[in-house]
Amino acid sequence: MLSNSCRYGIRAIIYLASLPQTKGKTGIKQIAKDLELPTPFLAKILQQLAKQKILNSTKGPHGGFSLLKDSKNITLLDIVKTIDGEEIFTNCIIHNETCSSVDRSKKSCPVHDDFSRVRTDLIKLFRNKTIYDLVRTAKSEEIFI
Amino acid sequence: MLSNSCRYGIRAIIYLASLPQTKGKTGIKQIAKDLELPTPFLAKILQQLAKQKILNSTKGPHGGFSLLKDSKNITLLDIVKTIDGEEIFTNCIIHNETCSSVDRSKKSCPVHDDFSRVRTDLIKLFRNKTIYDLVRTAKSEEIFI
DNA sequence: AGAAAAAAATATTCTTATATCTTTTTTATG
DNA sequence: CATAAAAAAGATATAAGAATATTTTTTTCT
Ligand code: FES
Ligand code: FES
Repeated sequence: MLSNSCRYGIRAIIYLASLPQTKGKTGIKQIAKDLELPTPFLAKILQQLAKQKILNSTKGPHGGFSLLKDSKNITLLDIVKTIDGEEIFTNCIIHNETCSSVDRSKKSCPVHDDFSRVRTDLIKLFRNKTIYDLVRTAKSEEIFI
Repeated sequence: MLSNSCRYGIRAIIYLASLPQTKGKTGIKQIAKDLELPTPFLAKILQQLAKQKILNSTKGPHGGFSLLKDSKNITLLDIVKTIDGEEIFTNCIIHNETCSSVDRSKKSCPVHDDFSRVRTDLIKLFRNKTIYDLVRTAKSEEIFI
């Protein structure tokens, strides 16, 4: 459903947001090690997120990554859009094209009506869920980032 | 969300089910042409479905494919399982692993509670939707297979 | 039996996602 | 200023999915 890149990015952001406020930058090696992700691959992903002004990155000694935006203002949708794009939310479930609810000039497919309902719920979830929410959840329960 | 293979398979089955009862076998070239899909690639997919006893295939002159099961007894889930497997229904949304609701020994991820609800609806849709339903929908409206 | 039609099986190519490696740029610090 | 630390950028490798091409087997029809 989501690409590896996207899932890694989401986890890295949750990880960064869950660190104590006092902590400044965190190096890519540290992040990759704690989340058990391939270091150079994760670096590429964080670079994309930095370009989108979601993360802050600084080079040089003591450099690393930190959140640029307030975790209350980062939604799952923001991250997915940055990394995978929004095709998963706009494409038809059985055709290689835009769903008729996005492009009104298109005919619907036979699964459209039922699927749109589920997809709407999915979009709501991604749009409304902030990183802040997720960190709070993770801290309140026995949760695995 | 679904692979090309899987979507092609679903469309081919809807197509076969929508043909008049009187029609016997339909050749792969005909199917691929009408659905505008790559012929040899579609052949591979239909072979898989034939192995799963969803389709019937016969070689030789006038050979081709037809439904083996009654369209009321083929669900979307049957096709997805055959072609993509059920990982999309059992994997965690942000980890490369089984979701905690499938493997109870695992900890949940922070998105789990909300995501499971949506996923449950999705599974219900795939499990309950038969090819017969889809063909009926397609015939009642201006629909694109 | 022999020829032709059609799917099955096999092998090969193409593309993209995933992952790694190397070099360059930036920056803090002695 | 020189050095080292760290990310950025670019190039390369690997694997999987997607697609095509080729050969083999099966079946029908003459
Ligand atoms: S047209 Fe197929 S899901 Fe909307
Ligand atoms: S554990 Fe992540 S979705 Fe269930």
